Amino acid sequence: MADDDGTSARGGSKRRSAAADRKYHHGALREALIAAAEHLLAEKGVDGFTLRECARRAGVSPAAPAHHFGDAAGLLTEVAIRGFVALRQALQEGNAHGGGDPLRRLHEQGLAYVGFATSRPGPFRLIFRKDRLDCDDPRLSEAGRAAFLELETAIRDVTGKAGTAPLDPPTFGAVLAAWSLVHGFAHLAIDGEFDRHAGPGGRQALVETMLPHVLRFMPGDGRD
Amino acid sequence: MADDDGTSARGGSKRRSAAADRKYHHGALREALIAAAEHLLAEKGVDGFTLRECARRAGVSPAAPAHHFGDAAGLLTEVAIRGFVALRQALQEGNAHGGGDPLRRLHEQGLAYVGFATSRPGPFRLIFRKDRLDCDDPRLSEAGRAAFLELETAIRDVTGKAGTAPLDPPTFGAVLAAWSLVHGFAHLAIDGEFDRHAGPGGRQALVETMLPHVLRFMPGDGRD
DNA sequence: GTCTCATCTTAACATTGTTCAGATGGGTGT
DNA sequence: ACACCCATCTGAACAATGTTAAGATGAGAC
Repeated sequence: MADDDGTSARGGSKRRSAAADRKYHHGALREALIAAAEHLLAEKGVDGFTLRECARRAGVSPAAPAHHFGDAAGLLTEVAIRGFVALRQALQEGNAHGGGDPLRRLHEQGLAYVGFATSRPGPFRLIFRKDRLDCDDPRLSEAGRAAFLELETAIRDVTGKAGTAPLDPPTFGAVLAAWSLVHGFAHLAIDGEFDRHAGPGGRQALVETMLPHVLRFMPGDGRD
Repeated sequence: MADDDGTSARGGSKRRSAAADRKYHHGALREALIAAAEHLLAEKGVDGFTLRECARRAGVSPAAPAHHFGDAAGLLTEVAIRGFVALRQALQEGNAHGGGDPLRRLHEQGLAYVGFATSRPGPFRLIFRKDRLDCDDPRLSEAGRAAFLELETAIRDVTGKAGTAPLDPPTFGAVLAAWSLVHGFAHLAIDGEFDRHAGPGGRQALVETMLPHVLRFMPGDGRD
């Protein structure tokens, strides 16, 4: 927003590279850094992420991010919050896609969870890398809680335990089991642990083929 | 082993710190570095691991490890191989503890998997961090395959599909589901994702309480 | 006893995150 | 219109890391 870049008072119209025409006061550096971080994350993953590279892409000095985010964890926390929001949205869309049947909704949420992880492994990995995040940020905790609640209410609907009352251990066990199942599958998939057994279609094909067979073991799907 | 440190030919008996009385030719540097790496991994985790700190603890220069392992990935790969061996051993012990009932054996393997992850998060995390390992090392692949086979045969026993013939998709799905369930639970546990819901007993207590409820959703446990 | 060569060190380089003193200029108050 | 303030950004510096190259060392073979 407020990107009045077209008619810069000074500097003329010589070069337009990101690092070339600095305006000293960037104007929207905070958003630019977040965008750069998201792209970098998508390209190189969490461990390939670098604060300096981020600053480079935004066309500012290595010290600039500190004024907006404190340190690298601060910037990554912002990206993680957006990751949680996107994950929650994906779960909600899966929910909506499930129609009126609670069991089908839970199933669709599982598909959405794994789909998010495989299509956006960068943010997915990031939100679980507490060592790179500022866990004291209440906005992060809240975003995570909100995403988790989608799954919990889905299980509540399946087991007929709606509301906000504390869940009994067996039902809470079902929540954790559902989460564990899709979380484990997602992680194993993006970590390449299935590549050993992949056929000609590669990892993606194997994941898509096997995921339905795996989701058969979701809580509520035949037992409770 | 073979630590003939007591009677050094030169240097007398002044200082005994690891870095103090170098002998230029360490004698067992390879093993010493692996040991240091394992300790460091247990203390700081994969991301806290540092090759230089390893060399420091072994009492050698930062460049010394390169002669034995090439680079950091080489050393970590050695540690990861031992991690796979230890994991497989844990699974086998769980298997043995399960007695003659295939279903109980699978259940015990699940307990062993999560137990390994929570009691030794360092190696557990490492073996899935392909970005830090030398994945071209055939010994690593083989060690991983061997560990995976423990789970596969456990499922084969449960479903009555013993042998080495390729598994049909539904049964292979059961293998992946079992793996995903314990893998996801283990990761969520050591990542602290359950801490939000932990009671006065802390994370460990919650894990121990909920794990049985989660393992109820293991393949074969009521459905197939 | 001499020589060879694996083993280890010293020194250096590029890269990273982070801090600090200062430069800059957009916006506010007058 | 003008001057000032302060959030914003730069430049330089520091400590730490992985890795490489050239040289020192000494254990074991001849």
